[in-house]
Amino acid sequence: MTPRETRQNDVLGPLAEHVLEHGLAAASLRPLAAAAGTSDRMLLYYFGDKESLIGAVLARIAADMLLRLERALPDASTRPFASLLADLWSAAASAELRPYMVVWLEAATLSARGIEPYRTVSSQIVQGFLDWATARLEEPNPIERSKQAADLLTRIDGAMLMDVLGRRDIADAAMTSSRV
Amino acid sequence: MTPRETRQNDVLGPLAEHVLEHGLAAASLRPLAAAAGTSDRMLLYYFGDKESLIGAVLARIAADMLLRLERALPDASTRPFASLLADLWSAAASAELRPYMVVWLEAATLSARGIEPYRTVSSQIVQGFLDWATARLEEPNPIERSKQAADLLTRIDGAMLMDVLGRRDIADAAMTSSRV
DNA sequence: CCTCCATTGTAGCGACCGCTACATAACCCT
DNA sequence: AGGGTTATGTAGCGGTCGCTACAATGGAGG
Repeated sequence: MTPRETRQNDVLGPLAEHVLEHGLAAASLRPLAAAAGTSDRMLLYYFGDKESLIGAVLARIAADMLLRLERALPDASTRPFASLLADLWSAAASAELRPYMVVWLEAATLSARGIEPYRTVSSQIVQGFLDWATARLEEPNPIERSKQAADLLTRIDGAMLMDVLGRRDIADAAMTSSRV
Repeated sequence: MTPRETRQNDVLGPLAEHVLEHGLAAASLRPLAAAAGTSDRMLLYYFGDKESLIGAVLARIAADMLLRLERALPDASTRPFASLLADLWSAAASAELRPYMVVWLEAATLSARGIEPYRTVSSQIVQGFLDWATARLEEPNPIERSKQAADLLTRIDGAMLMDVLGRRDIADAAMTSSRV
């Protein structure tokens, strides 16, 4: 590992923390540098430009999120849809994971306009979550299983959107609807 | 109507069009003014400050969206959950309504950080949609009906998020999952 | 006609943005 | 010890942001 890569790693933690707390819209070079105890000049020296920097921070945040998700749902065996959905939702809405979901929503809407690096990172996150969920569903039919994974991702994100709007009541109601 | 209110109305159409095309992140005064054939100076004269301007533009966009939704789903009678969900989704994902949904997602994530006027407008839009859906569901039990409306909103927004990420396949799969 | 006030144009302020030129400091290799 | 590369600080560039001071215009009312 080159020294520059070492410094990148040292600095990524505080950078991710800052983004998780203040969001991507507030992630300009000077505040980020201050949070990491360095200067904008050095951040660009380490990462080349802001696009690469944000890409690295988002990758770190995504990896952290998956790690925390594993820890929150440690059962490695496959499970029925409803059970996985319920536990996934209570994990995603927890104080620990919520900041990650908020940043995820922000990155997703930036990706919607095709802006890099959000576009690339977002599609990797989606695929990662889809694989994660597919591996945990007990449905035997693979086509139906991937449909259930898609349903899971869609409903967690929708519920999360309600939650960040201050309407967790809507998200909870949606989770307990009988869906006739 | 005072002359100033008249000018506000004249200018709101082009402003909304610009926001629908380029998003809220690109909605700074000078480009907005150019799109409306006036100057940043005059936009502030009409609306006071940028917060009020964006609030008015979002209100206009939300009203337009509801209007187009009414036109896309003209059946005024109540309907079962699954039927309303399917038609709502195909309407929301249509070329006509998609730009509105994209702006809606952007406003929602901005609202997540508590920024005005997004916070206020977003909660009005959520409530408006919730009422709209509740009035169209045939479920007799009011508690269950409001749960179904919450489910509807959650799933449409989740599916829309997948769609704007370039993964309409996920959204469509979620809509056709058997949800065991 | 002339005055007053609403409207509009011009110009620019101060702050922040990403990024860079330049000079210095620190370190490695022989 | 000295030379060359690497790392860091200082300062500032050109641009955009929301917003405003100031002056000119124009139309309505006395």
